[in-house]
Amino acid sequence: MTTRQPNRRGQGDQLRAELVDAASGLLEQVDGAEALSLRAVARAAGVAPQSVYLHFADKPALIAAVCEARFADLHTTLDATPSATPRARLRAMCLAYCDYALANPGQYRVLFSGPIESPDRAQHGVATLGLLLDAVRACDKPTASGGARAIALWAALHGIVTLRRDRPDFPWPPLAELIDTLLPGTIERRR
Amino acid sequence: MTTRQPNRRGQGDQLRAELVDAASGLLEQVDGAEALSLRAVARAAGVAPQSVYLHFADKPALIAAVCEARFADLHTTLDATPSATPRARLRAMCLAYCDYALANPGQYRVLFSGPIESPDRAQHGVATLGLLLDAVRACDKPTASGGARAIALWAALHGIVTLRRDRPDFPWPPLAELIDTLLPGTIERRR
DNA sequence: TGTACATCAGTGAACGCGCGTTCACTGATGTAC
DNA sequence: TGTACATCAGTGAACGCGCGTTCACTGATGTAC
Repeated sequence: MTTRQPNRRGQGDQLRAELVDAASGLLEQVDGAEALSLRAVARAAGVAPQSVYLHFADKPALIAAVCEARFADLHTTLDATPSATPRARLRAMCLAYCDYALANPGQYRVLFSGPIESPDRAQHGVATLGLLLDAVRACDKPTASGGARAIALWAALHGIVTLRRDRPDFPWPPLAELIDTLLPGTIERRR
Repeated sequence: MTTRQPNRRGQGDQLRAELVDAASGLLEQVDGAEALSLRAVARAAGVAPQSVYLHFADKPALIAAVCEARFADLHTTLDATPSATPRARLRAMCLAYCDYALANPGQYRVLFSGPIESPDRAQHGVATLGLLLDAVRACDKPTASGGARAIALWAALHGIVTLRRDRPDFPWPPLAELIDTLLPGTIERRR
């Protein structure tokens, strides 16, 4: 579509990054990775469909690369959350998680809703959850393990952002109110 | 595929129900309504592709009919929840909601994850949420409104069932543990 | 300095596929007279 | 009681489309000698 000069010799890998970017962008205009076509990605990058195969074995491999890049983003964002107190950090992390997901709904979908194409991707998901788990643990007495509570929190955040994404016409209360309703159960032992 | 006799005169509507059933079944083998093909539904019903058009204007109309039927199921299931005490009823309703979603993951997806094809469908969703809202209110002091808390609960349940569906290899704690972690915040005023 | 050659980044053209949808048709069944 | 006809439930065949993927090719750029 766009006219495009071939990269200089040795700079061939640049197209790889451009394809990952193009795919990430298109994921915001389409319902899930299955609905994203490799040909559309090539068009968006200004390149012939076959050129995708210079850098990716097939369509799942391209999607996997997108996931890797986007997981890295999310991880960095969560890790950068400020930390006045453990509870403030946990709450800020929840908000950051939701903000990321709501700002990049199509990309978030491919991270946590689509089928898993590679073991790497499962790994990334677990690592991201690890950040949340540590933040929950930091609020507990040293003996508490917090595993199930962190998972419950993760699932709750996931539900909030996916429902908001998929049912935008619903009269949603403010994000912080939802989080503050659900958060307390996850940082104290249940009565 | 299946050999099939034409319905008797006057019984033409039977095919409509068979198509809705076939589509519902196929939704369990496919990733979302967009990935379900009208031709596959016709094949499963043992009928030519064009026969679908005897009962539905197009593919979205078929999906809308599936939603209507499945929303009715879910509503009935939730409404039939036993009610020893308000809190017991709320908890049982949460479990019933999750059980339904986990038993029929593909159909649940089309109710709450896909794009909305008809205003009817939004209506159904709101009605189902109404059951949950009433159950939350029944646990409160008479003055409390409970709207945002019921929505938070709904979102949390949604997150639990969709993540479990989409990441089945993750080491999930028992469903009841997740629910019991998140439920308390929704039935008491926050500290 | 000149030139033959290897390599790199990418394209032209085509493949077979399943899809949603449309048009014209069929054959059995009930109904009017 | 017989028969012409309307209606009903469905099909045969085809349309144009975008898709993932493959094969053979091109033209510019750097390198060896």
